[in-house]
Amino acid sequence: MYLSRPAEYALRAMTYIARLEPTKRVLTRDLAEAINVPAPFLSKIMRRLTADGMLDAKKGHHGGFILAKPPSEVRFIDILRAVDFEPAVDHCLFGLGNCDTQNPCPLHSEWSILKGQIEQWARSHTLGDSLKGSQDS
Amino acid sequence: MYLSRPAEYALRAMTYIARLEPTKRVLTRDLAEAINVPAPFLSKIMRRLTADGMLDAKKGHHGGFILAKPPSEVRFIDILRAVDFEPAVDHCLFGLGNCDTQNPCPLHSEWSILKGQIEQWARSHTLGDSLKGSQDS
DNA sequence: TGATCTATAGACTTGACAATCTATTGATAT
DNA sequence: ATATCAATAGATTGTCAAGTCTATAGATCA
Repeated sequence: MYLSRPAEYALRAMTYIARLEPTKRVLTRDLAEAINVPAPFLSKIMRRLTADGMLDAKKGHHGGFILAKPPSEVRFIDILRAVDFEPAVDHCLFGLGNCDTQNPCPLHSEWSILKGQIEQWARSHTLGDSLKGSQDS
Repeated sequence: MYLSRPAEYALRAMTYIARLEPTKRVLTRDLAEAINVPAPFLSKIMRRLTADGMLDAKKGHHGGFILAKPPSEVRFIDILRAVDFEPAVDHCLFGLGNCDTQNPCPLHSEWSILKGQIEQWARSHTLGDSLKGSQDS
């Protein structure tokens, strides 16, 4: 049971940024070092988060990234969706294309329970929750 | 958010076997076709499930696999552990080796909540639960 | 204006995990 | 006995997500 690497890195990056002074932009290269993610790979993830409206990107001198909204308004599910959450959550364990409540696979009911809990968790937690945590980087 | 392929295939295989007549052995090759998993790969997974005591394997004529326990005694967590569940559940989102309650990463608290729910789900569901499900293969 | 800085874009490469292959072992039937 | 069947073992190969590279676009500064 995992998150994909992009998903994990996205959560790490957003959490790290949320814990900075809210007016300070961060460079991909600095962020990459801080959260221990390869810079070019992180760059791709930052683009997706920017495209989905949760980061503001600025080029050139004094450029970099900054949160586009207050931490309490950025839900984990928004971050995960910006990468690859949705397809994983729709996936049928039996690989059936038509698996749903009407036409369930043998594991549909049990798997739906867990998927629902995961989605509920991702909906109800925001970057604001992570500001309380103690240890940095 | 996903299960590894071996984990997904293991759940599929065990569920399928649990729904057969309880005295009938199944061959890897037949099972592979039924649940749509490559036979040689499935074979490796079957070995692990056998090694962990949840299947009984028999070679030769009229050989094959059969559940080693009643379905209601095979928890999902046992199946997942037989493949690769545990390391994923211990994983720190920040990649810290020493992340725990005493020394938490910024996401430790939130992530622990979800990991707890996942583990609780896997502990409290068994193959018995899947016998009620309707659609086959 | 030009020099420099940093994000963007996407083609390309790499490596880990998924999947296959080639024996071998052990059980059953005739 | 021996022929055949099916699981076991693990080395080998393939594939796709992960990670890298090269070039471009847009901002700021002097």
